Amino acid sequence: MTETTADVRQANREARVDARIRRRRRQILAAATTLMQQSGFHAMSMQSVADEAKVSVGLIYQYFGNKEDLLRGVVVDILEDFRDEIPKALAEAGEDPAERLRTAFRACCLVVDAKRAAVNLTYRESKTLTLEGLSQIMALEFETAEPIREVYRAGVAAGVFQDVDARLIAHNMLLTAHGWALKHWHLSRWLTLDEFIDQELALLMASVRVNPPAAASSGRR
Amino acid sequence: MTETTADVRQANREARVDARIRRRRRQILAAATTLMQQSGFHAMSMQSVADEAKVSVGLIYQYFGNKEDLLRGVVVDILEDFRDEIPKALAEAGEDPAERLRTAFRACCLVVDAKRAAVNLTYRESKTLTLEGLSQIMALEFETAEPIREVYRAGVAAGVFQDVDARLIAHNMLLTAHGWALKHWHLSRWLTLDEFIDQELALLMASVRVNPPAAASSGRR
Amino acid sequence: MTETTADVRQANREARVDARIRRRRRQILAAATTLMQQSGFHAMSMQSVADEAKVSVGLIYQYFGNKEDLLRGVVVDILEDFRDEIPKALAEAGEDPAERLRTAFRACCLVVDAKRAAVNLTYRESKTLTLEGLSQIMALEFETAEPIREVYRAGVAAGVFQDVDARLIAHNMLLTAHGWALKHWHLSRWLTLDEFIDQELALLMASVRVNPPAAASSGRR
Amino acid sequence: MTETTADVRQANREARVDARIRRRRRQILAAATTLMQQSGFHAMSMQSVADEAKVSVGLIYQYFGNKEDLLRGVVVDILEDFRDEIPKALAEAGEDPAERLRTAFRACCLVVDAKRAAVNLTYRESKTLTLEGLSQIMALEFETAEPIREVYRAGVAAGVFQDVDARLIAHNMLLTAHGWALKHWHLSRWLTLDEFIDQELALLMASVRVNPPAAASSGRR
DNA sequence: AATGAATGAGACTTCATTCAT
DNA sequence: CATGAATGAAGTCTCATTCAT
Repeated sequence: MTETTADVRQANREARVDARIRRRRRQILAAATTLMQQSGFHAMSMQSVADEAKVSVGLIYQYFGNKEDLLRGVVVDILEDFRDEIPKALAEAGEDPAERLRTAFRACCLVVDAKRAAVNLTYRESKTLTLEGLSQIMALEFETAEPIREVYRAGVAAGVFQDVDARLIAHNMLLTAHGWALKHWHLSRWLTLDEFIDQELALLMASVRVNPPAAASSGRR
Repeated sequence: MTETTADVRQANREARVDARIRRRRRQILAAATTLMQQSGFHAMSMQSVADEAKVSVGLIYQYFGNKEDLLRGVVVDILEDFRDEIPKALAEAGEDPAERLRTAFRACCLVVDAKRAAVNLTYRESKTLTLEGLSQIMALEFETAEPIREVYRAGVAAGVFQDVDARLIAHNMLLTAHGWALKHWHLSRWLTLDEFIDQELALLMASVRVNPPAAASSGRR
Repeated sequence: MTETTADVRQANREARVDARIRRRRRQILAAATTLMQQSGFHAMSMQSVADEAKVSVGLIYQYFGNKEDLLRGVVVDILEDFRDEIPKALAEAGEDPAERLRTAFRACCLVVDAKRAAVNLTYRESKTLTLEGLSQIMALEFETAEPIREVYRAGVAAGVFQDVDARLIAHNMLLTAHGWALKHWHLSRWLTLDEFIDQELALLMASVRVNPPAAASSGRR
Repeated sequence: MTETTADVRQANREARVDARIRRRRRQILAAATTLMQQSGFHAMSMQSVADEAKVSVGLIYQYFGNKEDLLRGVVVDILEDFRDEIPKALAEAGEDPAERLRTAFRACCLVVDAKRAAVNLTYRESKTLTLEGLSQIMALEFETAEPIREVYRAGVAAGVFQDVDARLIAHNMLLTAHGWALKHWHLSRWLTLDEFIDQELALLMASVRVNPPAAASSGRR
């Protein structure tokens, strides 16, 4: 009996400890993300992170070994978000490969638009990381692209898409989506997000569709 | 008469002075470019630039007001290079719009490949600049894209390309070319530069060509 | 009556408490000693002491007011050890003053050799203490030398040793023994501990013996 | 002609530069020595050194790579002083080995007395150095002892001193002299420097002299 | 024109100490 | 009694920038 009680208490405490640890990490990462997006990794001082997160400098070092760890945390966080969004969108898409590809691209663009600063951050600061951090990043980027590659391969198998290397298609789609963040100052002058998505999708679908207007053209006659 | 002689001397001296100034600037910018490409703007110290350029730190401050000026100089230098390469390539291309578009893209990719580090640098460090520097950069990027836009518009006018916004097409082409530098660690694993160019060109042309395929055209006849 | 029972219980509890306190102190001091000998007072963090002693940082502060107290505890511990060793050795020595002096020196050297790191520690860190700690140390050192002084004085009284200030002799003997730790890197290259003791003893005895070669000199004639 | 003038100018400048460098090093080392003697290496902050030396922190780092370099500089400086003093004293001593040995010891003690704080510093902080610094120190200590060893060996060769290992004798003499600094709080309570030297010398000579009181003892009878 | 010695603010990081649990 | 999360002062070191020469 007492053992059970003790166990429960122990479990409770561990749960609370865990919760606090997670809360702290989130709190610090959020602050760091904000500051890095505003002015970059190097312009961000650990003191400013502490202030923004309303904790002490020392505490940051209990959750992140050093400043670079913080950067890695931020970038990984962002990339994990990205990685998870596309499958989520695809889960609600239908079966038609073309429709699924469009859905994937649209999802990408929406996430990019929602986190423009974050996307720019990953391009700016990824090279700041050490080799170890870098490979973690690359692995995450690879994972992110995987669902898109799958969709495309399915389309090729179904005879709907040209037999082009799915890796290249996925790369192009992601880069195009990122472009909305990377060159937002330019694109947003004459395109809304929806227009951007539609027009890019039109080009994309045109480039991968099999026999685009083969039957169509004959049908047109 | 004596005045004329003096004037000539004066002019000579000024020319020499000018030449030296230009030489110094080049010397310093070259050093800064090397170092920034190796390890980024923040990791580069003014002392290291001085050492690399074989001048004193003090001298750098006579040619560039401060460290950020140096960054702007480097980025502008790179972008000017880019801006000049595409017209050069187009000058030797024929008249056929499709051929000209292919030439433009190929030129972009070749330059990007030759200066991968420089391309990455511009993506990494552009945001480090102040507003003033930033708009100079944006103007240069805009100029760079102009010839491509021209080529595309010509193609549209000739009925060879779909009537899509030339600005978007140019943006896509440049971004795709930049992608070769931005994701080189990924792409180069399974593509040579030539394969990359060919495959991207195939997709590009498929997406913009009017009456894409054989059947259609024969059907029209 | 009940009071008596309560008193006994109380006494028992106090004893247990006392035992625990002593155990804790030993535990912590042992950890601190290890770490200080390895890398000095300043390089030792309270956290590392806690880890080594398998307790929490907070607990250390319940047994030692602050880090310097810990240092004092360690140094005092070491010096008390030293102080107790010489009387112990002398207790088993005979009555002959010369023999007793040799025994004392040999004991010193053996202890020094056994605790080389500790000896070095006291020389390194004694000055780190505040005045209060320092005088405690000095008192202990004085006590340590006392038995040697006694032995020497007895020898002088017995007409066996020169009438030199016993304090100086004791100082020399202790310093010589400490020398084995202080310059171990040098001495141990060409001397074993036994050789060191024998040779130093030869010199020592030669310097203090009355009529050293009485017979010898007469023999020479 | 002009070349000569230029050469002279150049040489002058170099000389001035050299002089400044030496002056700066001395200035900084002096400040560091003062502070270290007062309160030890760890208690000394680089800022306090800068303040004491009336220079900026940054400048210290142009003359000494890091704080430890400064420590090494200080300790080496002190030891070099020591190394040079004994030969200087011996140069003016006569030929008699016993007299020379006394002179050497007296010189040691005088230097130690003049630089008590410095001697204590070397004992306290030597272990703080890295291996490289440490071996430099050990080499210097070895050099310091060499003249004493020479004197002793000469005495042994002349049949004046007992045939004891000169290395041990030199070690003992130096350690004894250092003792005046290491235990000054104790010794100075009942001995002046001169008394200390005389009494230690008496013991020393008694321990190494061949046939110490040969004639004396027989004469006494 | 050119040098590079000198400055000093500011960055990252550590760690003794406290206190709520 | 015991824990260890949290604090924040203080330390070392770097580096953009200036200025006397």
